[in-house]
Amino acid sequence: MEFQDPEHEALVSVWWTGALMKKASRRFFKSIGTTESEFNLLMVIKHSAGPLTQSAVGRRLMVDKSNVTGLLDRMEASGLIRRKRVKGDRRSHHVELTAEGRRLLEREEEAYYRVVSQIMSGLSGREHLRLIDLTRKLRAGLARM
Amino acid sequence: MEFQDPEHEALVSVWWTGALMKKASRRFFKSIGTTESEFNLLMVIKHSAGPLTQSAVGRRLMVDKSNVTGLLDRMEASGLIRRKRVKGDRRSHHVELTAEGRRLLEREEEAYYRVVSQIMSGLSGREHLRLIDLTRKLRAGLARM
DNA sequence: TAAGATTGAGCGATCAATCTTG
DNA sequence: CAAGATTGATCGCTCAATCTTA
Repeated sequence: MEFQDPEHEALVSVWWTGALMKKASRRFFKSIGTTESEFNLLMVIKHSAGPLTQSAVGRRLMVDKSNVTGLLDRMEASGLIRRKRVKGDRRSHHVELTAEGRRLLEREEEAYYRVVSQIMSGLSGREHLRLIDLTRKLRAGLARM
Repeated sequence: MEFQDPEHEALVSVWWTGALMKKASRRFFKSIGTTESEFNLLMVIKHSAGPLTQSAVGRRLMVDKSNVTGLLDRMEASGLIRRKRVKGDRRSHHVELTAEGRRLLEREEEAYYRVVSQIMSGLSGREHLRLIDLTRKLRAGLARM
């Protein structure tokens, strides 16, 4: 294949791949009865060393804290997480998984890793590493803006 | 660097790169007074061989046609595009650039290609080609879902 | 029936503004 | 004043439903 502007072509290619991943993830998570945001939030809570405040969750997910509020409202209503007052700082809430949230996440993780494997199986181990390296460089370029 | 699950790591890396590109593009387009969606729409119209209906625009941008309606409403209000009845099919509208839309896009394209260069300049020509190839394979994996 | 376009509900994201607490 | 959390406005996206025309 020939490209007259590989620089631009590469950026567009990553762009559309990201967009397609977004669409695919929406469909996938819908098929298992959840959303990407809920799954990511459960993952962040579960795999955190210590308890996280809402703001901290937002920083990990790289979204505004205002975004976390509504998400937690819905998830608290479905019994997946719980807000807990923080002793010593009455402004803050820690976010905790409920037993149900933890149980649900474990089932979801199985399906998740299966589909990740399916998606990535067309690339070799070496190619996985290359992709990690190249996207890291691209992120460095983004940071340079 | 060491990864215990390069397959997953690679997918996550592309994922976050896409998310960061989205954020960066929002900031960039805001700084030049527009949005990613408006820019992409203008680009699609300008670089199309023939006139496009609203549905066709949606397909090119890979978004639902319902999404195009509101976008065109706003852009028509700002005088950038124009809806034109299609002769012979009273259901359809063609989307055309106004002189103002065309003028605006030309200025935006300059800034756009400058920033693309800036972002991608940390990668070599060979790496650009590799990135194109690897993301193509990843998209094939997504299609396999 | 089907295709082009629109509308409305819901989720997700940003930003600005506000309230409470530090 | 600053930081944690919430609210409201706006935009983008999806999906389902509807209207008109083919």
